[in-house]
Amino acid sequence: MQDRRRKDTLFEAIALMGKAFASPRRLELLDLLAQGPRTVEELARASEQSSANTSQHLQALHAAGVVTREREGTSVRYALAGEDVLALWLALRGASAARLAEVERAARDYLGEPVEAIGREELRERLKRGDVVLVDVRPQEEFAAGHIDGARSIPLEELEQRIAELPEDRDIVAYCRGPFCAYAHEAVRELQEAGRSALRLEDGWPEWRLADTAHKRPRSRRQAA
Amino acid sequence: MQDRRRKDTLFEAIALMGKAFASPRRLELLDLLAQGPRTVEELARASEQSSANTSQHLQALHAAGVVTREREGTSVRYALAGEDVLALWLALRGASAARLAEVERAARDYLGEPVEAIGREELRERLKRGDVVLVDVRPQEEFAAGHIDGARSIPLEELEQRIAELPEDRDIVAYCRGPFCAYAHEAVRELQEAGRSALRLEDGWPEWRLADTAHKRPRSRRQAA
DNA sequence: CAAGTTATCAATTGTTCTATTGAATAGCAA
DNA sequence: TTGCTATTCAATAGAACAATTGATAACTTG
Repeated sequence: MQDRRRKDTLFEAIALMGKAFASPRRLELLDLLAQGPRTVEELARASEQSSANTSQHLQALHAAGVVTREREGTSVRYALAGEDVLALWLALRGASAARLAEVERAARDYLGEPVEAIGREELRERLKRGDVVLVDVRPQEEFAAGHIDGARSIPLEELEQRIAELPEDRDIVAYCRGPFCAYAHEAVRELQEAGRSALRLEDGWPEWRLADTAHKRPRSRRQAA
Repeated sequence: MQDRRRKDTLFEAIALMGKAFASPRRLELLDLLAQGPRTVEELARASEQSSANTSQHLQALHAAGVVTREREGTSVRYALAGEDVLALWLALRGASAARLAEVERAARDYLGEPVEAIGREELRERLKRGDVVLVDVRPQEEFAAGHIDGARSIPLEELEQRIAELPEDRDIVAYCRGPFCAYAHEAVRELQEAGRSALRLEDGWPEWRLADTAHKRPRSRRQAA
């Protein structure tokens, strides 16, 4: 049957992209790229693997169409290929967290005791009411590259010394790179230890940005072609 | 470093689900399940592979948390585990179609010459105006299991004989299982050959249903936990 | 031009995944 | 019980993949 072979080819082609999401190392690279463009070396350092290895995985991701690359002087800067890819990665991460006990266990193991969290919508409302102070606890460069409107930057490392900068009469909401990033968890614990009322944003900066742009042009649902 | 090992475990856990999407056969099964629950045998027949093979892939999908199974008399009925999984599959399919030339080529090869299509929103408006007649060209059972409000069922096989049932003064929109399903394409060609003004819905039933339920409760974006 | 980065290539080894086959199990019907 | 059917298990061989290492290419800077 001719049709069968053609259908097979079609699914094989889709699986090319699926395979990109089948390796833990590549997922970690994607997660890093969800924060913004990065060079090979930055990615290698952040994921604690050889740059040869990093480069190979990045090439696999490139072949699968999920990242773009761009020469920049002596280095090469990789980035997610588009918002649809970001949405895809977030959907995978979300579904796996919702359906796989392994993910929940591993997340708890890595992040420690769960801390209280609030969702995007609730934060948006409370920000409008001026009800909370929002703190971005990522490294400064990442804040500079983009952050939630109305947030102030206090990198986790400096939090202990700068805790006095924060008002005592309002709830403090900390956020970082995403639900599986340890910074906000750590920040909330530190703040609570210092007697402040603190909680973390459920998501991080990439999720916020995606929801924001999706909100601004609700026409284009990010689905099938 | 302790943290490194924990982070690795976390990404390994997420990759468990990623691997589910790395095999063409499994993707085909997912695509079939996107239409609705099916038994092993039905799936084996539809995907033209041995039921032993089908069963093994289904078990892999089950282990990855993307499908549920349920004993039903002498057979076992599998289904997608939830709307988030459906959304994930559609996102992958969409992104791969948008970014991989291979997919586009394979799709064109399988579906033949592209036929004119309209999007969900436009169809919704034209349906409201009573401007078009909407035809579901899937097999009758699938129509019975669920269809777009206002559609009439004319399985592709019967279309040629029943073409007179369709009004001549309005555009005819055909839809089927999705953008990569050949039925609607074929139907439009047949209708045009008969002198009618016909086009196809860009997506199919699963996409419509998902958009519908997402529309009804826009609060719950289907993302990360 | 020479030295020093940064990224990629190539070859290797060990592991994991896939499809196939034939046998085994579980439920149903006579 | 004895078939009968639908599904799953188990074992295999072959293919694809991952991490490692050392070498290479491209580009920058002195």
